[in-house]
Amino acid sequence: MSKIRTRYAPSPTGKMHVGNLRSALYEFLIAKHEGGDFMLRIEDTDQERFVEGATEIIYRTLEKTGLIHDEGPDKDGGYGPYVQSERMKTGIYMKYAKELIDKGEAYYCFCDKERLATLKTEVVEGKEISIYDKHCLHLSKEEIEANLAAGKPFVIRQNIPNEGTTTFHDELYGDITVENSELDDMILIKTDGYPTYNFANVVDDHTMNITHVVRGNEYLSSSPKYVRLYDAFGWQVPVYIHLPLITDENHKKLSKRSGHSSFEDLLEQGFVTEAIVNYIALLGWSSEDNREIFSLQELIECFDYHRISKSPAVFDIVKLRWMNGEYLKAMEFDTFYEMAEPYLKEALPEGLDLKKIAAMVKTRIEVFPDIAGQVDFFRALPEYDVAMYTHKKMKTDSASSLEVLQEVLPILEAQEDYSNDALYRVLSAYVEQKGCKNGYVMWPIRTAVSGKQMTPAGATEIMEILGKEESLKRIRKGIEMLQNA
RNA sequence: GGCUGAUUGGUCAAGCGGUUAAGACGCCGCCCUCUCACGGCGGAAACAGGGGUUCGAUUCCCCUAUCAGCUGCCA
Repeated sequence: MSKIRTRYAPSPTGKMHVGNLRSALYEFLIAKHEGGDFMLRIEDTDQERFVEGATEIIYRTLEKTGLIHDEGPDKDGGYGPYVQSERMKTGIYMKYAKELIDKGEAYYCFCDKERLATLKTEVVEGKEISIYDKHCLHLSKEEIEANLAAGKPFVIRQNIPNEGTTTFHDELYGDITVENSELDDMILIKTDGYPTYNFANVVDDHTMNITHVVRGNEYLSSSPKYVRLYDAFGWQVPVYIHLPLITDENHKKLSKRSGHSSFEDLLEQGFVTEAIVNYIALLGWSSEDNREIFSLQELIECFDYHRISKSPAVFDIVKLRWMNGEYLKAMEFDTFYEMAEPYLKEALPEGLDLKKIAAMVKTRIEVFPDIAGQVDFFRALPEYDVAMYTHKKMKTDSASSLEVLQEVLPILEAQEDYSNDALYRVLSAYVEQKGCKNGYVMWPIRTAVSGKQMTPAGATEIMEILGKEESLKRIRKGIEMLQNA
């Protein structure tokens, strides 16, 4: 069996959508799992939709996610992508289109917009539905020559018979058959000389020796047309693998408006690349052994495309957050710190021990922006209600808290060593002497120094960070509040 | 409208004729605990509906419903 070759063939029209990224990922994995090659081809035949810089986004995203392609024109010591507009300069598409004309599988069409408009027969949901009537198929050789010589604009259309059926095979969906009469004579070459996606795609996939065509589900119903093209050329039809759609929480096609739909958006929201890749790998695929956490390398080893599912999947940001949290927890501390530092600096005043705070927060956040809400009280004691001192389980209330804080204040004032361990020792001694539960004294202290219901660390750790002066200040404030309550 | 496809808990998702219908996220409870989180344990929660085929259907076939995609000189 020959080597598997797949390709990712995006059109440069904007951001890298997670659906697109998943296609790239699966295409990469299908090839790599079998030791095959993965190619990148930019499909920029639509000059109107071309977005400046979009190619660079695609390039950067693939690089960052590790989906590195195996061949292409030289670029910066590596491989650049294949670009259709570049390939077009060689005249390759026109050459193949003419070959089809010679075979009677395609024909020139000189119909203008006005004539086409007369074909419109039906309007459904605001869209006009029409099927081309093969008008120009019946032009005589002389008429065609004359039109061409006169420089009349033309397109080249695929010639599909009105009789019979066409069947193609998809690895996941099985055999799919459609009536030929349902198939329009699609345009292969546009008036501007560019090939349509439909045509360029087939020509390129064949000339690039792509063995497995992996693409979105939206092509499923038009695939018979592509198969007819391969057959018309006498080319071997590739293996088709159509991927299920990814939708938003409302089961609608993921749109830019969803807010979390592009790779770049997700990075901005504080997700790490590996978690994003891992999560989208699971959107439409599952491993045999039920595992969920995979590095790219592990995905390559485990990815069996036969296990790709057929039904659409909802992009669940909540689960992505969970998975991102898993990656943060598993991350080496130094790496975590490096990534968390900007967020910590943003949220905290100068002079605090950022590393200690980072360690506190590491198992408590899912994405980096969560940090701010966790550590805000270090900067300034928030306004809080004395009701917070009452905790059923700790068996504390305003009165007990006041008593504890008043008793503990002189101890803490006398204490010089404000390290976590020393503070804990001193307070434990107090707890023992008082004969109460740990929480009975820790809860009011923690509340006083943080002013929050929940904190990323216990009372003594917080005091260590805050230092003696600030800690005492906050405790005195607490006493004052409780006295006035 | 036509065509094509899909349909297992809220979400992802195992299952490929016989199962107490896995697991994960989320949710709830308990334990751990200087709060929360982490970790551990447990719980609620699903085969879209109707016909067949079969000794037996979540699994196979048909119909209906719902959703999606296509129906562009967009990809």
